[in-house]
Amino acid sequence: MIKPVAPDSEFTIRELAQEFDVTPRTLRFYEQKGMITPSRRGAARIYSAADRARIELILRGKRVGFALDEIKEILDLEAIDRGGRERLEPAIERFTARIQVLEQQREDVERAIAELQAGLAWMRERLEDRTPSDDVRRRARAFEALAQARLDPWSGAPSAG
Amino acid sequence: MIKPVAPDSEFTIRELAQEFDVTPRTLRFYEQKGMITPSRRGAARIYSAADRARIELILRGKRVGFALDEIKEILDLEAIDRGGRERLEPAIERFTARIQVLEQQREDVERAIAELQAGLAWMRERLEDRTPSDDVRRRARAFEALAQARLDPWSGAPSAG
DNA sequence: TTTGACGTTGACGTTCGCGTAAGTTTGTGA
DNA sequence: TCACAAACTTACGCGAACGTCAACGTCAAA
Repeated sequence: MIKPVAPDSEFTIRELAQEFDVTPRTLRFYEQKGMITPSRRGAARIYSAADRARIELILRGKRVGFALDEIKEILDLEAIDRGGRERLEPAIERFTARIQVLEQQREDVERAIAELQAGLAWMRERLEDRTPSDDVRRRARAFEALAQARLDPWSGAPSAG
Repeated sequence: MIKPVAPDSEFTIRELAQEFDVTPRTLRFYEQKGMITPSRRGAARIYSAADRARIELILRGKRVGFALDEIKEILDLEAIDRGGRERLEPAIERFTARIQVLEQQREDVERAIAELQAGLAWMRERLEDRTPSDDVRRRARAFEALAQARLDPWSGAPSAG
């Protein structure tokens, strides 16, 4: 799944920053946190294909809501592995827990997509200056419920009557 | 999709805080940002079923990485709607863009799940003190590549040779 | 009436993920 | 050799999303 580049490729900080749409500062920051360890040519950083793969994973992790420290833990898998069996078990538990969080999140993402699409349909119908169709209304019911939370206090429905 | 509670239900700040596993401070903060407007009994906040639904959406939005201001925009859909056609079109574009981000994210989440599961399988085999099977190795290839990024600098592979 | 749980409003503190100078060093072409 | 861009280190700053007091009000039970 990692983009195919020659395994002996080398990259400058600027190249990778541009490719992944981050600033050089960001990559130095990740290095400072111990998440990547590019080699040096003099003082200048040289990134390998493996460094590049790590950066990909870091950014992917970020997009799904992991904190950098959590991503670091994932990246340090083999460090855990080499650290003896006592560290393996708690790590396994944390990984398992994270997977559950991610599965919850997958559901959240799909709901969010559905909700935004419902809102979108609603807005598009408004744009065409017609009152929303029954079909759109049905799919946008969540939004209507939410809208009421905003409208009711002003339109006066105090004691549930 | 919103949890079924009687539409005339009322909640205290602590009830909802407990239910959603946030602190009361958090709910007051959302209110201060104009995302929820619970009514008052004296000075105390009373949350309606609709308020509760909004809180659900806020937290769901957070879990998928939306900033509070973005969530507020979603919650203010009908405000946008009532604000005239000029505000509708840019809003539609932002919504569309967000949906694309979410779809990207759905892919990221599934990759992350797969990677964590691969890592998990790897660790479990280590636990049983056998060398990972070929099958696990195949699925964990991404991890191996990442591991090399850490190991190579120490094991000495300086000029790509 | 006092206790104690629960609630309120400020206001300042904290963590995360970088941004942004400021000043220095390094490498490359004219 | 000079100039200039690009990279480097150091360090302070910032916005988001709350946490954490402090100081006070309120209401039911003892």
